[in-house]
Amino acid sequence: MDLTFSIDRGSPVPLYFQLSQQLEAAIEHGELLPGTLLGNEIDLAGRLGLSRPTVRQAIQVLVDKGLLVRRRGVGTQVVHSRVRRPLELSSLYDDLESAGQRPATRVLSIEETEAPAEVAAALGLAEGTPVRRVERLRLTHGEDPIARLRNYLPLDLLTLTHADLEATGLYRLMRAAGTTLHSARQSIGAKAATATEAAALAEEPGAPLLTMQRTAFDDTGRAVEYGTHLYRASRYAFELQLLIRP
Amino acid sequence: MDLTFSIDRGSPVPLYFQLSQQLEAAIEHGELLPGTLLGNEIDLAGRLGLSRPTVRQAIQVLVDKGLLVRRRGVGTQVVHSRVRRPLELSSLYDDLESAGQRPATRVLSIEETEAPAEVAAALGLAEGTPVRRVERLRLTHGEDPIARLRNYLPLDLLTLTHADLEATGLYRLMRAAGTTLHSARQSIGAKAATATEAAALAEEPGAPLLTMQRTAFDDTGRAVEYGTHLYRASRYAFELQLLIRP
DNA sequence: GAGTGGTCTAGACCACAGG
DNA sequence: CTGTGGTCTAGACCACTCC
Repeated sequence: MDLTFSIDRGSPVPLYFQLSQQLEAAIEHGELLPGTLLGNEIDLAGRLGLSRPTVRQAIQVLVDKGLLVRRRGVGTQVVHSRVRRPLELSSLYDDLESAGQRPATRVLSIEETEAPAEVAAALGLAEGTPVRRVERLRLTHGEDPIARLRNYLPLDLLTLTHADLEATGLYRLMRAAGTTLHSARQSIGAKAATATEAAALAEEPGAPLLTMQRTAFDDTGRAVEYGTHLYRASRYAFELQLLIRP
Repeated sequence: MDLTFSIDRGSPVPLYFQLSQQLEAAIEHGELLPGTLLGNEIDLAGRLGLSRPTVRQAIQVLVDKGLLVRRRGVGTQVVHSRVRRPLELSSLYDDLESAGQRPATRVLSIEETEAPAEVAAALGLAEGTPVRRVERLRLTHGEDPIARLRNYLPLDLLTLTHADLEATGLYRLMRAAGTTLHSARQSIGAKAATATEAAALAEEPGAPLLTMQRTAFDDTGRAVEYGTHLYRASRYAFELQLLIRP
C-alpha cells in the first residue's frame, strides 16, 4: 500500500468521490491486486488529511460496487478478480441508451394510440388513454436485425421524432426532457417466432426468440415507459451482474 | 407525519436499522402514502433523540431499496407505489435457495468429473480439474417439469447428498458449509430444445427454452459455483428489478 | 430568503477476529 | 491482548429548490 492518492479540496467534486474514483482506478489498473488489504481506515484518513467518515464513505461506494469487501477485525480487501466491469444494466442501457453508435436503429413507426390493457396496467393509466407507441428495429451495422423494440410512453413526457430516435436513443431523449430514470422492472422469457415476427427479424417461423417486458420508473416512482421487445436468440443474450444482500 | 417510531437503545440492533425497519414497515402498511414528505432530517433526529447522521443512514437504506427518494431543497419522499417487493434475485434465490417448498426438486445425479473448458474458465480452474457436477429437475408439485439445473462446484467446498439437495436447496447448503455468496454474474438467452432436452422437460423438440448460465462468487471474489440451466419458456420467466445509478 | 439534503469534521465506544 | 471495521454523536458549511 504505497500508492499515493491526491485529494483536491478546491475541486467541486466531493472528497469521498475523488478518493473512491482513485481507488477504483488503482484496482482496475492492477495497482491494487486482488486480496490486498487496504490498511486501516484511520491511518488512511490521517495520511490523506481526511476524516474517517469521509474515507468510509469512499470505501462504501466500492463495497457497493462489489470491488471491495470489509471484514470486521481483519480489514478491507480487494475482491478476487473477475467481478469486474459489471456490464451493469446491459439490457437497459443497451436498449435505451445506445447513442446511435454500434448497433444501428431503424425507426419503424411513431404513433399515438389508445393504451391496451397490458400497457395501461403497466403505466398506471386507464385503459384506452392515449399514449405514444414507438417501434424500432435494432441492427448490426445496418445489416442483420437483432431486435424489435416496441415502447409505450405517456404523451406529456416528451415529443419524439424519427431523426432524434435514430441518432440519439430513447434514454438520452428522456433524460434531456428532464426525466431521470430511477428503477425498472423486467421480465425475461422466450417464445417461438410467429410468421410475422420471423419476417421482421429474418428468422424462420418457430425460431426461438427472447422476450423482454420492462416498465421504467422515474425519481418519484411514476411509470414513464413500458417496453415489450423481441430479440433473436441466435444473436443476443442478456448479461447481468447482481450483488447478494446478506 | 404523526407516526411514532420507538428506538430502543438497549437493543443490540443498530439504531439506524431499527429506524429503517420501522420506516419500511410504515410504507409497506400504507401508513406512509406515496408522495408523502418525510419531514426534514434534523427535526426527525431531534424527535427521535438521534443524531442526524444516524437518521441519514436509516433513510439511505430505504433509498438504496428504492422506497424513498431524496431531493435537495425539497425533502425525502415516499416513492410512488409499484416499485415494491422487488422479487429481488428471483432467479438466483429461486434456483439456489428453494427450501423444498413450492417447486419440488428431483436430484438426477451427483458426480465427480473433470471440468470441461467452459466450466474451468468460469470457476478459474485448470481444464480437467476434478469438480462436482449436480443435475436436478425442478417440478411443479411433483407434476410438470419446469427446469433442468446443472451445477458445477469445486470439490473442497462442501459434500452433497441426494437427500440434502431434495430437502434444502443448494444455496442453504453452501451457506451452512460456511460459504457466503456475495455476487453473481448471469447470462440469459434462449434456444430451441434438442430431442434429449425436450424429452427431459416434456416438451416437443424445437420448443423454445430459456437458458441461463451463472457464476456465483463468495466474499473474497472466489468463484464457488457455475450453473448452466434450461427452463421451459412456456412455464417460466425471469423477473428482475434494477436500480439505475445516475 | 428560508428550508432542504449533501458533505465534512473530530472525536467516541463497541463488536468481532486474530494471535 | 491488539487491531480492525461498525456504530454513533454534535456540531459545521455548502448547494440547491422554491417562494
